[in-house]
Amino acid sequence: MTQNDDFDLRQFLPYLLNQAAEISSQSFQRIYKGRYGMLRTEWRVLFHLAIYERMTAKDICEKAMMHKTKVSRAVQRLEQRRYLVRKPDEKDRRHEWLTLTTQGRAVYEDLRAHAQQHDQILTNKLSKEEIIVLRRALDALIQP
Amino acid sequence: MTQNDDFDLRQFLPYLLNQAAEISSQSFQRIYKGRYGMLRTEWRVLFHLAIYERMTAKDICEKAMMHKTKVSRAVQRLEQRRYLVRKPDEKDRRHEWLTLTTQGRAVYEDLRAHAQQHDQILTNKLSKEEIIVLRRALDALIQP
DNA sequence: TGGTAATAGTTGAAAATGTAACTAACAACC
DNA sequence: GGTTGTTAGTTACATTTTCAACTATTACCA
Repeated sequence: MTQNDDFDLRQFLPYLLNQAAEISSQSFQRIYKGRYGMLRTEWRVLFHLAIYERMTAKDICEKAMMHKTKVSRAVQRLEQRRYLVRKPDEKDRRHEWLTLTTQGRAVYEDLRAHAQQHDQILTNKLSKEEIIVLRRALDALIQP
Repeated sequence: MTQNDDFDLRQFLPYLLNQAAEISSQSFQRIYKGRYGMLRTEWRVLFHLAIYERMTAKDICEKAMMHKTKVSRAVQRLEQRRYLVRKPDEKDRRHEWLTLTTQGRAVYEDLRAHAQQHDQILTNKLSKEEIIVLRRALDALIQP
């Protein structure tokens, strides 16, 4: 098993980004999955609702860049657990406004604390300058 | 839908990394899926075999940080398409040595050209310095 | 040597995701 | 006002992934 080719997989950005993303998510996943049996889609929706207070599923799709079926299913499960409630828009009943319950907000607060702690561990592996450049570079890649 | 909380999701590294990873993989996915009907797991195994010439499934698991069932199934499908062959180790018949066929190597060459082109498009969005720091930072995050 | 443990890899069932077709509500145009 | 088009969100089905149990082979060690 000796390297043979001049192409370096570890320089290929989609590959590198994926590994970094997966590894950096793992320990946080243990938290939300272990404590609340949640999925990645679910904590994302939860966090968005906590941060933006009141959104439709469509809003979440756009902000989180998630497909509407993913959001739809995450909302269903969060509703079942009483972490959020839906309220149809009076003027346009195609829209549903989503807001967290007290319980949902409590779960968020708990997870947020862990997220921040987790982020701290990750950023400790990097210098201040690296962090700034990393965030800027990732943002540039995300922009269309 | 107005921001309410002091926690900034877009600063949370696992989230940011995931979005960057997903978006940056999309256009390459269209290539390997469109031209060869391949999955992410499959091009990864293919690339590893092209680069390292001769590996066992276990080797691939470690290098690519993929679970053994993913690798097992990817190998099965690549074998069905005659992109690789298996040869059991003489001395320890639990191991199987995997190598690409001529056809598999041709597919790799084609995909590699696209990968490099794709990588070029991505890195064009960044300055030289950003690319260097980005790669270094991602490597640091991947290290255990 | 024989019995237990460890390793490489596979398989089956359950869970999650992706895709496309669907419903319900509204808009726009004639 | 009725037809057609659009939009928000859901559902059904196929594809993938995950998890745990499994087979086959080798290693360890009394």
